Amino acid sequence: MVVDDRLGTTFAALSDPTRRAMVERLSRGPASVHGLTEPFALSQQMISKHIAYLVRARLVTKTKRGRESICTLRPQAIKTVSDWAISYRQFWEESFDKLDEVVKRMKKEEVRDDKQHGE
Amino acid sequence: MVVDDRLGTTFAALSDPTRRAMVERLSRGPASVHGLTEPFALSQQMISKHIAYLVRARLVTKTKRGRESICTLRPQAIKTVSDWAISYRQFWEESFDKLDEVVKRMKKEEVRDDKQHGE
DNA sequence: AAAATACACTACCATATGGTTGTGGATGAT
DNA sequence: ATCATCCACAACCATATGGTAGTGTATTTT
Repeated sequence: MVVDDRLGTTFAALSDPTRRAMVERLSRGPASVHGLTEPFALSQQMISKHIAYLVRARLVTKTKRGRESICTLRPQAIKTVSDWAISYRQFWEESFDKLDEVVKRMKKEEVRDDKQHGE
Repeated sequence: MVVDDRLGTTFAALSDPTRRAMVERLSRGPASVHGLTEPFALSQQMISKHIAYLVRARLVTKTKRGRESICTLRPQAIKTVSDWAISYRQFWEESFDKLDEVVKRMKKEEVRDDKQHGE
């Protein structure tokens, strides 16, 4: 990554299925590193690494509580992704509209064909 | 990437600023490889590589037309990203609501403090 | 105090990716 | 026919990342 490409860092963090699963897990409430390790059949070190990526992408915050580190999902970062995608909404809706038009035109052609068959 | 992690491939493709810029460019209409090379001060080979990633992520389709390759943005893939993010909408809205509550509570405290000051 | 738990840090390896350079193959223009 | 244009393919390098193994440290439990 060039220099502080925030959105890029976020997308990179979300490109891994383990990390997306972690995000899903954390969307249902905070969890300790240990808690995040259990469901994944991965080493604690690897989980810590993945968490580090999520933290770097500002998708997660980590706070010490005794000997545990509690991970919390940050809503803002995910909203950023949503906002990015939604900025193309007009594009894809136009595209789908055009597709609809094509479909409608094809149906008209069919109707015409039917009429021709009928006449 | 493990095996055919489609959403992961999409996120990975979008993690690069050059590729996101290409997506932005293509959202305003199809373009040739040459057309995509011009604005980016990158070698044609590199642009072709980037396009290959976008194609692999099904974000772009490429069709030969004479000696040119025309690249077209596919709306579906971007909608997939949007759908993923929106599936967490409830999470972040709840979070922001909680934040609102905290803010409101703090304001109430302030009011109480004011009263105490007043009495 | 001793043992167990939760986590971090380091070193190491294989692979994917960003990027360059060089080249070759079609297609279009002259 | 020749030359320029558009693009793909291959080799190469540096770095980031996924993953493992080993160890150290602080906190809890006993």
